[in-house]
Amino acid sequence: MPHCHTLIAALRQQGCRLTPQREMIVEALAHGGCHMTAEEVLEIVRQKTQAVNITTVYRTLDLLVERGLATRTDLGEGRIVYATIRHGPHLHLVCRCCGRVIEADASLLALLGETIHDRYGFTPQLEHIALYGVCRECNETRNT
Amino acid sequence: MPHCHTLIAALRQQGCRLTPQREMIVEALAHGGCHMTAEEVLEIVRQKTQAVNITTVYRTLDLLVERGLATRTDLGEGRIVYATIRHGPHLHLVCRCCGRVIEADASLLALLGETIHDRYGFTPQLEHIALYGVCRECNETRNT
DNA sequence: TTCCTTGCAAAGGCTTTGCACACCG
DNA sequence: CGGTGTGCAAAGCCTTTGCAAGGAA
Repeated sequence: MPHCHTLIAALRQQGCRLTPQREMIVEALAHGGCHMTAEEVLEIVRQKTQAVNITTVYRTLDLLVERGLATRTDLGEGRIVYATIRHGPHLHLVCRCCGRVIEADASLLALLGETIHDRYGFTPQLEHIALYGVCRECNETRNT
Repeated sequence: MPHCHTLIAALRQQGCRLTPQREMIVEALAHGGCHMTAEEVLEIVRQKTQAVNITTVYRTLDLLVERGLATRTDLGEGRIVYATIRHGPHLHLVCRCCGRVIEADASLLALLGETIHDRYGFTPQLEHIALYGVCRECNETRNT
């Protein structure tokens, strides 16, 4: 897991203390997919030890986001997900039917971002956004 | 306020009972902008009477959404906003700095929607979506 | 030793639910 | 009158905060 070592080194460089909890949380996040909730991170860590509290998970994830090492995306409907920066920009396609999350290429948004900037003077943060809709499978099920 | 009469008529047609509370809530939503929280709807209704409860506002707004007369958009960060269907499709540009919400033309998204559909088989619901970023004013303030 | 981190419990904010009473149709 | 709608209070859910104890450096 070379990536999580990078993150841990970065934390140390920034003057943050390294604790077993932080290491495990970073490792869990680095192992996981592109969108993990705090609860999911905790579950993975709990496979190793019970000695981590959900509060610490939240605090560590926030720390990573503050330090620019992770991103936080609000998928709406109470779902807040985190990912390490290694998981580059992407677009979350969230199915309202089955809850599945598809990761799409964020470059699809580049043109949109420019247009919005030109027209409204608004600079959208398009690194990790979520769009709701219905996935292929659910669409097919519906029409059956 | 012809629009709220249409909505009220539609509710009645669908077999819903008309109460003073429902009428006032519908009227408030129709008067308001394109993104009102339940709390904001309540405030407007309260200018007329104290005899409405936030619970009823939530229930009525949910009713309108169920019946297809209003939309519900989760702007993230706990902000859920409602609008009547008369407020056609639009894009919410939410400033992370000042919280301001700019309404943009939803047609900007049409091409994106098609591309996503073709490439991922995912049908995005682009009627009322939210994008986060920084507005022109906050950008200028930052650079001063 | 210093003071950053952690865990626990409790608070917070927003939304939903249970239940008895009210009132529309 | 029957059954839907309302208000109140309380519960739920996820996240944050306060505070004392623990442990990294």
